[in-house]
Amino acid sequence: MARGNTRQRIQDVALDLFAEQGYEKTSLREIAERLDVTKAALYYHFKTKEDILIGIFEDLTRPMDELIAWAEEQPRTLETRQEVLRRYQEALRAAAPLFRFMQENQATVRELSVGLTFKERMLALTGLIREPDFAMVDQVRCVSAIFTLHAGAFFMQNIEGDSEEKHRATLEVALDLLNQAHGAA
Amino acid sequence: MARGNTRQRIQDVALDLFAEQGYEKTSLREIAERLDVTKAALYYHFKTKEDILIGIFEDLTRPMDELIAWAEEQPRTLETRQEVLRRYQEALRAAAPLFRFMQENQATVRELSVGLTFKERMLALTGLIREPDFAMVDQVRCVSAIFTLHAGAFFMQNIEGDSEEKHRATLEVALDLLNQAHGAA
Amino acid sequence: MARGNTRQRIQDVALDLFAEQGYEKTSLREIAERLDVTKAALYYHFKTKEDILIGIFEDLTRPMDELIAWAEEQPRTLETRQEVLRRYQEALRAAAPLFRFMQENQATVRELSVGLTFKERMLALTGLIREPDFAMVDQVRCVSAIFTLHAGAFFMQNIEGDSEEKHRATLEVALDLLNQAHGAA
Amino acid sequence: MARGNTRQRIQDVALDLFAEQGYEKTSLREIAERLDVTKAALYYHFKTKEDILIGIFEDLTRPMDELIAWAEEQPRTLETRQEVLRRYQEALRAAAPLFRFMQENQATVRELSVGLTFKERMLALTGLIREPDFAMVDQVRCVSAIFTLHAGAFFMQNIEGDSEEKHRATLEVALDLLNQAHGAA
DNA sequence: AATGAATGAGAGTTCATTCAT
DNA sequence: CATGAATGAACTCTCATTCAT
Repeated sequence: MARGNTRQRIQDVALDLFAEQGYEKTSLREIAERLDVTKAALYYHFKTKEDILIGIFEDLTRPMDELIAWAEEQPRTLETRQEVLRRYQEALRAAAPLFRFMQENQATVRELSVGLTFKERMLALTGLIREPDFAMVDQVRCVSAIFTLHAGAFFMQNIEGDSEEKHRATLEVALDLLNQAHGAA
Repeated sequence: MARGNTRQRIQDVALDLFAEQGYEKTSLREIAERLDVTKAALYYHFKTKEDILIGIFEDLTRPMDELIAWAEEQPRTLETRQEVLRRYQEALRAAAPLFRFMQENQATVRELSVGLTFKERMLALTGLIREPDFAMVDQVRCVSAIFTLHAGAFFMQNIEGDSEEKHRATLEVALDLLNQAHGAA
Repeated sequence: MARGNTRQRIQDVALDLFAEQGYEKTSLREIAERLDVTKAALYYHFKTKEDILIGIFEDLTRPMDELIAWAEEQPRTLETRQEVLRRYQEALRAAAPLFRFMQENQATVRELSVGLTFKERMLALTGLIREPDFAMVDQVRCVSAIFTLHAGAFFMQNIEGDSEEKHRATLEVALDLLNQAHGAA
Repeated sequence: MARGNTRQRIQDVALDLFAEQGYEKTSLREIAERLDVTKAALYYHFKTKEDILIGIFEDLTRPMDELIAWAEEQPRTLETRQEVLRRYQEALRAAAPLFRFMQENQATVRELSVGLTFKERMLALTGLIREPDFAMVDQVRCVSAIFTLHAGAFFMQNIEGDSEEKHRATLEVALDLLNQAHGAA
């Protein structure tokens, strides 16, 4: 019966359901039922269904936006880029459900007025990592480094092995790709 | 007024719209209007909305399933795996809209009785590529090789450069990852 | 593959389904599927769905209508009435599925342009059996005699016992009621 | 604009229409229009169309179920049975529209998950009235007693005469049949 | 801070029916 | 004698949203 945190609880439950079933397939009725309130109560806290999602995004994409903003102010060196990968992996880890949701519901999220889309953020990120005058093969390596982190965050769950070990191995491969790209230059 | 090909036309239009807007957000009314037939006509050709999607899947995932089936009968050698990567890249290219749809609508597709899901196919594929007793870092490399092909197929479109060149570079990086994984053993 | 009897086969299958599920809940698709023809084929033989039902009725209610017509020309004696009960029981037996259908779908049949309704025929029949200047109690007995035959035809199936024996007992009770009504006068 | 009784008003209007036109032929649009609300309003009060019917049944078949329950605890004597007939006639009278609906829509009701069906209740009732080791002719008399009450309730309306008088006469004939069945033993 | 009652729009689906072939 | 393809109207049902209380 904690009070005053209903807004937060709505977002938590909503993200769970959105991630599990998708945004469109999740109805406000469902969210309300899980919270044991009425649908109308949701409208006290959020103006629309989309607003619930926007609220979630704002809380959870901030780390990623901050990372992009930070990187944009750093020198475009290998060291910076290594640090970007490290920080990005942490961001993925911290907001795993949201990232999973964003990846699995791109088609939906694309239409929403939710600021930058997943793809746009990804473009910004890869733009920071890769160097336009690298050979194409090395640009691919840079992009691949990012996707490797994603694979590590979302797909590697399905593969047996210690979670921490997979985490470290993933980062190692990503850094390796980055280093190869830079080494070739 | 071409006749006899309505079924195919429905699938084509549907895939376009599904890919563009997502499965749930695309209504049968929309599909019907674009084809200039009534909703009921769709039901002459498909039993349900889901059936339309299933029809599309059956046509387009066959290459991927055949690839998996083929690979399962080959010796688990580096050469086989290289060939898997090559063929997979071709499959991705041939059924690009569907793969894009699958990736961007995983949340939706997951609930559909559409045979193997995207994830299951991916698991099968990575299962063929990686060797369970490799070091974790090399297993990640194998998985990453597959994801690199995906990145090449879907994400690299957003990066300037000649299409064929990107295609070759993508394959090169993927093969490279595979070779590194095997070289380490 | 008998030919030329398709019309009859449609009626047979339709009556089966109508009796089992009701008229409204039985679709032409269902009828067609059971016959392994297309819906359109039904329209070669019958102008509308209602026409199928009308066709069935015409074939099967004729005995009942003939019985009423016959009785109307007979003297209004006890003997005539006994004979009416006997013949009615035979009619019920001969067209059991139709009568069952009529009883269980009165609400539907009532709206159809199917000549006299079940209720109207029943009224005609009881009008022949009862004498308006009998005491009310004896009029009830006459009506009850008819309903007893119905009970025998439709409800007594659910009670264990030899079918022929139930048949005879039913008639006996009905005749008994009739006799009591007349005896009291 | 009376409020708070919408649920009840829906059931009332629905039963009227169901009885008049049958369950299937009555659309929610019709019910809603007659109440001057939208279709969606019906769904605020009932989960499905069937639920409306179930609600009606629960309210109105309770007397019949209570009667059966009561009778099952009484000694299986003639007196009990006489009382069953008396009470059943009252139950029929109290829930006349529902009983009429049940009789005229058996085909529909049979498929609904509406607890015991009409037929099952009838079987329970006749099971209480008749004695399995009676002669068949006397078992028929017992069943006929029940059907006589039905005839009295639904069919006798069509016959001229004072309503109360018909009511009494109907009960008398039913009791008579019961007594004859027991007297013969 | 939240509810009860309702709405308007639209969804997917089914049906009887038509007609050129 | 029958089919393949299609339609128009209706259906049940769900959803996001509103608002007086």
